[in-house]
Amino acid sequence: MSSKRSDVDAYQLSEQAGFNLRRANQRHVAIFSKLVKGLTPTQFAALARLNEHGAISQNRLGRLTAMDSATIKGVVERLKAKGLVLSRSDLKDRRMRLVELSDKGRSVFETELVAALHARTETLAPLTEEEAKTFEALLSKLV
Amino acid sequence: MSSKRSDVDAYQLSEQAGFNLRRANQRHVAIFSKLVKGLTPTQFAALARLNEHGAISQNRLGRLTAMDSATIKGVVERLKAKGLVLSRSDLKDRRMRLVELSDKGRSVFETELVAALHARTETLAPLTEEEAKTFEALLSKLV
DNA sequence: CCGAGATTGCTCGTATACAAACAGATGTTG
DNA sequence: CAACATCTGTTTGTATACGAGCAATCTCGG
Repeated sequence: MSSKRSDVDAYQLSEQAGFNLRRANQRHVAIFSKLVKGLTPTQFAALARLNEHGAISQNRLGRLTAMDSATIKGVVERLKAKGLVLSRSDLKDRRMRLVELSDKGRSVFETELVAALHARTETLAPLTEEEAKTFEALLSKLV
Repeated sequence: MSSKRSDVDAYQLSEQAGFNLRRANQRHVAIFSKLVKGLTPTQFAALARLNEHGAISQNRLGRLTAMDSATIKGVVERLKAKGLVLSRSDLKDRRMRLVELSDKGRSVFETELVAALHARTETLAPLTEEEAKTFEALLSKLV
């Protein structure tokens, strides 16, 4: 199933939604890293979910933050190393590893929240208020 | 610089543009991987740029595909291993490593182009034609 | 109660992604 | 032309991201 010459020549990577999705994400990560010191976007996402849900299993935290079990394991490991989360095994279900915010983790989350919101603002800065609203609405349909 | 309690409680990760940008990108990568066999989105992007530009230096290819020199090195390495690109050193500038499509690389690119376009379509499928146009236009301002 | 199936978390392997430090080649400029 | 800056590609280390395969545990139907 090959393509016509004209298709091949007309294909412009820069116009591809997938490529631009990747670049927009790269840009957001860069902005976030600049504004939020000491936490990656994924680590911050994990703290946010723990703040929302309290003590939950590691895999559930992974699902809530869109990370598979292998990825969330590493994230939790690094958050534990920073003293931002605690984990303990569940007495009812001995498979489970309950994860929750430490006092320090809660404090760091609350402190960095402002910077995280600034990161969102700066990421969307090339758009007008109206456009940003539209963009976020459409984006939420693509997740 | 901490946050008010109300801010902390009101923060909803799922509504954050950055988080959704990451998830939308994950979804696109998954769709692309399902439809385009044997090539990652980044590998395909590199082939597309080489198809557009002919023989170019490895770092320049990296800039055209939004990868730093460490990342593009690995991508080119794997494309070489698959026999899709060739690389040789430039005689004029002995620092440079010129990279170009092999015949097989060009053929694979042309073959997979259709699937890549389908991936874009499926990624944007939750949107109407009109919304997709709007989304792509706004997205292109955020790269 | 028992065995099939599901779930939890782990490990390994591969592929981006990027910061930082490096050596070698090229360029620029006083 | 020599000093310096810049650019090339490489390497190392860290952090997602995910497929695949694994053992331990739980659930549920019979």
